[in-house]
Parts: sequence; structure tokens; C-alpha cells
Amino acid sequence: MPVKLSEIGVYAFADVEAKWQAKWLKEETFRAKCDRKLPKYYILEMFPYPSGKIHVGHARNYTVGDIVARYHRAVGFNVLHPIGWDAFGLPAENAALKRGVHPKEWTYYNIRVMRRQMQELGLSYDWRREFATCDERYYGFQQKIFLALYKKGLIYRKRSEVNWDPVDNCVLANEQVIGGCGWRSGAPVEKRMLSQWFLKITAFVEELLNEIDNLTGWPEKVKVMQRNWIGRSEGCSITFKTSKGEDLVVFSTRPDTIFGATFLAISPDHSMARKLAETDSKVANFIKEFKKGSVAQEFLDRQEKTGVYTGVTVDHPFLDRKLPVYVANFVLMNYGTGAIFATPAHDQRDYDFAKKYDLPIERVVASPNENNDELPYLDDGILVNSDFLNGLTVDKAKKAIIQKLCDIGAGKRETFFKLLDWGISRQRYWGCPIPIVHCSKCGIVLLNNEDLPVLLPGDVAFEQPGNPLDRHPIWKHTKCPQCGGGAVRETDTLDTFFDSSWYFLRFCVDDANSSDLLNKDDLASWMSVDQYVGGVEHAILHLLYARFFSKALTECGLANIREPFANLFTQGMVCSVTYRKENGDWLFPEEVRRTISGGYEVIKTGENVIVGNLEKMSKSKKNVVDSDDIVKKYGADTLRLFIVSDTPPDRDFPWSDDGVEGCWRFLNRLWRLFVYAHSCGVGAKRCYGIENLAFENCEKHIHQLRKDFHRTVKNVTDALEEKAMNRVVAYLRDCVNSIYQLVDDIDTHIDAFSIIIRELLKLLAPIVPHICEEAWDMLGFEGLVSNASWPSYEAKYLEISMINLPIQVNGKLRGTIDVAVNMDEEMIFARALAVPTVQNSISGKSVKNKIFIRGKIINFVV
RNA sequence: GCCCGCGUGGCGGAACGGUAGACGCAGCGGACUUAAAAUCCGUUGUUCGGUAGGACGUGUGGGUUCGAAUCCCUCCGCGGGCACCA
Repeated sequence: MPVKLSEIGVYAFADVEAKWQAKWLKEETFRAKCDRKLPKYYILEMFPYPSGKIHVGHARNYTVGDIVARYHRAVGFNVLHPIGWDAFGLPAENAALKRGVHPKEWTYYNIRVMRRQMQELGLSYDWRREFATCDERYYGFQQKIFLALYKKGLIYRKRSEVNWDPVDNCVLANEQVIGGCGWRSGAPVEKRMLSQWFLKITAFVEELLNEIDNLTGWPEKVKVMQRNWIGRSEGCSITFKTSKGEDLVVFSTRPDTIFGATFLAISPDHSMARKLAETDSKVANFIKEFKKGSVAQEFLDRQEKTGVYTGVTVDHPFLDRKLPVYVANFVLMNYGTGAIFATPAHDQRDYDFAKKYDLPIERVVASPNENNDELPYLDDGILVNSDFLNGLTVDKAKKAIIQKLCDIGAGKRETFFKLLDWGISRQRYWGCPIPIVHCSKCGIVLLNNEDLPVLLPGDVAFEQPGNPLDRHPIWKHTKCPQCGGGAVRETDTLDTFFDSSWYFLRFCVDDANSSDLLNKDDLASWMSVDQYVGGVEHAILHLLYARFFSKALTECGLANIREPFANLFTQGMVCSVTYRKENGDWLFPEEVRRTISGGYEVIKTGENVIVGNLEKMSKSKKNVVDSDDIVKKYGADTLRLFIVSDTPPDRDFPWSDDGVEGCWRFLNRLWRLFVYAHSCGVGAKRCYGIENLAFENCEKHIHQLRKDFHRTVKNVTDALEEKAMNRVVAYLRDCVNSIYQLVDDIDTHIDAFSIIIRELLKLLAPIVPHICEEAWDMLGFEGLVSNASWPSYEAKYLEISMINLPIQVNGKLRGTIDVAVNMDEEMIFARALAVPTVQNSISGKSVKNKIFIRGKIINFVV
């Protein structure tokens, strides 16, 4: 007997979701197949750092990927959808310091918690491939990679100035320095000279830059950021002779302005500056001040140009002019040659400096606009006061001057990049040990492959700040593999970005027991990643490093990959409201309540609360929503649905509790439909194959439903291909609405409803898989909806025979007529003209032109 | 400063150059209920009008077009990235 729609109870998600999650795990439903004949699809979300909790920002990332994975399975791909843990890193050590837990214990505990949370989200991962970068097998193999890169000359050791965090006692990457302070400690970063290991990312700089053009599946935004980061500039180097008889090499992208050069400037870090400082106290003082100043942020903000004259001059290569050499704070040592020639008339910085120190300014490029005599002049123009360059355009002058400099042996064409080699040493315990020993006799010695892995010692003490490996009583003392004498291990560990630069390759390898984590056959069958999903915050770092690694490993013969990620999707951030006290303290949402007057107050104290903007969820702002809380209250399907509803996945997502409620209601609406249909006899027994979706001999309204359904299949499929999940949800809701319109007739159309609901479940399953499995099972369909194939639509059902045709007069809508699409043109015009509102707006005027686009519009021009 | 991206109802957002506002959230009205919740039905850009039907409307100003949210130019605003890169 059919139940009453209104009497169907609330959907009991908790048991349902647990049941299907267990089944998927047990049956390994989402295990990638080893069949290489099947078309493959590798979908990957950026793996998380095991911080301890999955928040809704994570959930968004993984849900988007999961929908893509489930959809591709349904359309027939052999899908690889793995997950793992970016598990080394400082937070584990800080937790150890704070709570006395071992970093390893803390990390693996967090992984267990987060794995459970992920499984409770119904994410369709191949869990057999899961690993953490702190697993011995992984980092042990990584040490082999280190050796291979070293042997290829892609790793080197260099003494250089690095960012040093005096509180955390370790080196920071440039990107971890925010506003001159450590991102974690907040302490002003110091500069320190240290011997560090570097990866020679610059060896592939041209390739990394040029191949960006081929990354057609990447967002333009990310490509632009990478191009800027690499920062290629073409120009030439010029060698000047100093009054002391030395060579001073400068780099310029504007060699055409050489005749306007009035001084030279070198970086305080330039070797010549250091040398001069030994004898010149003014230079020495300036360098000292510079070092001090470079730490303070306000100094950078002011961007005030300062310098000191060295007493040294150089000869201008073409003029009888001596150019003074300054040490100047605005010249960077790590770009170009650390020295420039300055043409104040055509460079803002040179101009500022010249004004301050009263140096000559000589114009050599004339503006095409004769009235423009403003300086500095930075645009294109015609060369003047420049001897043999006079009359040339900037472009031509550049070529001419470079040629001339080459001819006289004073310069050469050169290209410089902003990209610098990647410092990978970290003075931390919780990272991958570097497989190197320092031998007093042999110097730096690589370990042999047989000596690997170098395992992290478990018995470390964290009471003191600094690197516990360095203080460990025995760990670092070892034998030199070359001479057998006493040696000391490298106690620095690798930057965790090293770990995450090849994890996507390790996922490809199927055999858990293989010692080769970069098995070539496996790599060949799965790489490249067909779809990578992650936050835009990795636009440069991780994504550039991973690209570099692919090339470097290929160079070493360990892989054969040009570009690792064929398509990249960057999802937006999840944002939520913030609450603060008037003194600026952040408040948790549960600490505040609405007042009668419509404002907010602190529940405990009644203090006034300032409601802030939607901001990116962060612990410090106390506006993070924990995925567990939502899953417990509404279930995973509701969270999954909500997180992809409404907002396109590449935009920032405004979290709202009301929105969650709305999705929960929709899920119940679905549930009632399935239960009701089931009680009416809808189900597998009334389906006779896909061809029945045609059901030719049916009543008109069911005819319409069929058309709506085919339209839905097309719309949903197209939107999924574009990753417009918000539109997918809209089309599905629309479809459910039109089914509800006919639900009273369900008894007389059991067959039609059976087929439509079966196909609808397939469309819904990628987004809300649990409820779909349950309904699929309840209605008696075979197997799992997760294994069902994607519905197809027929073009003939998308055709429209009747249309509500809009009629415009002078481009303004004046009415519509219902006509057959193929109706005779003259007939349509006649019908259109007969519409009273159309007549009114023509009202006696003569029709000058008639536009008719069949199936679209009529426009009368009067 | 430079380089991107974006401006559509109260809100999230739809819209191959062709009926702007699909779908949802919030709101309003109604049915059911002793009542509430849930559910179902209707309604909701602004404005004039009793209705019919108008006027206005996609940040601003212009242009192209029979027709512009959509294409081109100007300006304004917001967001992001880079930032002494020679």
C-alpha cells in the first residue's frame, strides 16, 4: 500500500551513511584497477597536513575532487583517486614542546582522526594507496632520490645568507617570512650566514617558463603568477673598468640608455663593497646600517633610497665621462650581477637617488609627445644625445648598443631570472634526514644506497629549543662510508616541500611491497594527473616545485614525465562571519547571541559584539567550522551538497547555517520521493532496460517529464564537465521539482517513474552518494549506484516543437506568442503583429525592418 | 606603482549577442495543525497603476548592433598576486 507523502518520517542519515561507507571499504569499491587497457583518469586533491581536524575548507576541496572522481567512474574511466598525508613539519614539534607528545605519535594520531573524518564524508578514495610522508618507506626512498639528484649535479651545498627565526631556531623559506617576521613565531627574522643544501631549480628555468604556455588546463591566474615568479628579463651585461683597475660587471635591460648613465650603484652585499668596507669606514658603516635596517619593515615601506660614495669611479665606455660608484641600498645582490649603471632620466629609482645626492640627470630618450618633458621618462621614444644611437627607437637602440658592446668586448647579451635556487635545509627534527655525512678527512660524503634509509631516532628530547638531532648523544656519530673513519651525520632535515614534490608519483605505484616507489610501468600507466584540485595558495611554491621535480627526476632517469598536472582546478576559500569584542578579541559564534535590538552581545558578559565581514576560516579568528559537527547533525550528504551548492567552486564560498538547513530539507525531499515511489511499486521490477526511457505511448504530461529528464541529463553532464557544481545542483533540484509536479499520477505511470528515478539516482550519486545507495538498494536495483554507468540522453528529446517566442519592437520586449518552431515565417509575423501590446507600440508607425531568428526572437524596427 | 580577476535583487548566484534574475537562501501570504515545527501551494528587482498595461533596471559614461549583463573604449569601486627584479 502506498504511504502518504506527508507521513514519511525524517531521513535517518546516520545509520545509512555508516552502512554504505562500511560496504564501500569492505568491497574496495573505489580501488583503481590494474587493467592498462581501460582509459585511465587520475584525479588528485592536494594532500593535507595532518593538523588534527578536517574543517569545511578541506571538505570543499575533497568533495569537488570526489564528485569529479565518481562522475568519471560512471562514464567508464579506470579512476585513480588516492589520498595521503603531508606529515612532516614543524607543528608536530611544537605540539611535542607544548604537550610532551612525540611528534610521530601526534602525527599518526591526527592521521587516524582525519582518516575517519574523511571516510565519514563518503570520499571515494583508493585507501590501499594511502601513505604518509613520514612513513619510513617514503622518506627512505626520498633519500635515494636525494642521492640521485646530487649525483646529477642538481643538489649542491652553499654558504649563504638565510632567514633565521630566532624564536623557532630554524631557517625559514622566503615565503615563510611575512612582513619581515616569522610566520609562526612573529619574531623579526634575522639574516644569518649558513651552509645550506640547495636544489638547482634554476637549471630548468627556461623549461619551467616556456612550458607554462602548454599548460592549457591550468587557470590563467596561476600561470601568470608562475611567469612573474620566474621573472625572466632580457638585456645585457656591461663590464666597466674601475679607477682601481678592476672589472665591474653590471646588468641592464635598458642598455640603450647608456649615454644617460651618470653613476653606478652596487649592492651592499656586493663583493666589491665588502672589500671596500675593509678600508673605508664610511662604506663599512653604511653596510652595517643597511644590515640593521633590512630587518625592520618600515624601512622597506619607506623605500627611501640611500647610499654612500665609494671613492671609486669607472670610465664610460663611449664618453669621456667618469662615473662615480655608489653603494646603494636599493640594489639587490640576488638579482642580475648586484650592480647597475644608473640613468636617472629614465628610471624612477635612479632618479630618486640622483635627486637625493645631487647627481646629474641627462635625458637620452625623447617622448613622441613633444610637450612631455617630464622626468623620469619611462616609456618608449626616440634616442637623443646618444651619439650613434640618435634617432633610433628604444627597441632598435637596444639591439644596436648590444652589438656595439659585443664588438668592443665590453658587454654581452644576457638573460636573468628572478627565480633562485631552492634552499632545502631545515634545522628541524620532524623531517626527512639528509643522507650525507661530514667526514673530517673526506669532507662531504654521500651515503651509499645500501646505507639507506637513515631513520629518525625515536628517543629525542624537546625541552630545549633548537634541533634535537644536533643534540642527540649518539645518532649523529657514524662512520664515513669512504674512509671508515669517524664522521658526523648531517643534522638538518629536508624542507617538507621536498616531500610533497613527488607524492603524486608514489600514488601511481600499486605494489605495496615493491622497493621501487617510482616504478616506471606504473608511472607510465597513470601519469600525468588528469585533474589536480587544490587551493590557489600553492600557485607558485608547491606547483612550481612539483613541476621542477618531474623534470629533475626525468633527468636522473627515475621518471619520464614532462609536466605532472595536465589540468589544475583551484577552489576558492570557505569564508564565514567573524565576531569580535570592542577591544578586538575574537569570539566563537557560540559565545555570542542576538539581542532584541538586532545587534549581538557576548552571552556571558553582555558586552557589545562587532559582527565582521565574511573572512577566510582560521583558528585565530575563531570562525572555523568543523566538518564533524555538520556531519553529526545533518550527515555527510548534506555537507557535500551544501558545499557545492550555489557558489561556483572556484570562488570563495560564504558559509551559512541557513544554507545547510536548506540542503538538509532538499535531502529529505528526495527521501520522501524515494520512499513514496517505492511504496507505490516503483523499482527495478518495473524497469525493462534503458530503451524504456523513451516510453513512446504515454500521456502528454509524462511526455513532458521525459523531455525534462533528457534535458536534465544533458545539463548536468555539461555542467559537471565544466566543474560548475552549483549549476549541477540547480538542474537536479529543477528536475526533482518537475517530478514532484506529477507525483500524484505515479500510480498510472509506474514504469516511467521507475526508469526516471533509477536514472535520477545515478545523476545525484556523485554529490550525495549515501542516500542514493540506500534508495538504489531499497528500489531493488542491482549492485551499487557507485558502480552504475552514467545516463545518456537522446538528442531527439531535446528538440523543442513549440516555443514561446518573444516579440520585440525596437529591441524592447512587447509580447510573446506560442508557435510551432517550424511555422512559416510570414505566418509568424502575422501572428506577432496581431498581438495587442505589439500593435500599441507600433501604433501607426511604419515597420522599417523585421528581424526573425527562428526559435529565438522577432524584432520589429519602426 | 605594476600585473591579473571581478562588479547582476535583501543574499549566494543563472543567463551559445536574443523574454535578465534559472536554482536556492531569506522574506511575505495561504493550507494543514488546538498550537508550533515540519510539509505542501502561492508570491517576491524597483516603481506607477484597481486591473490591463507602462516606466526604470546587470558599477559609471560612451561605442558597435535590429538587439548588449555578454563585444570594444573611459572612468569608478572591490578582491588577489608581485613589489626597489635594474
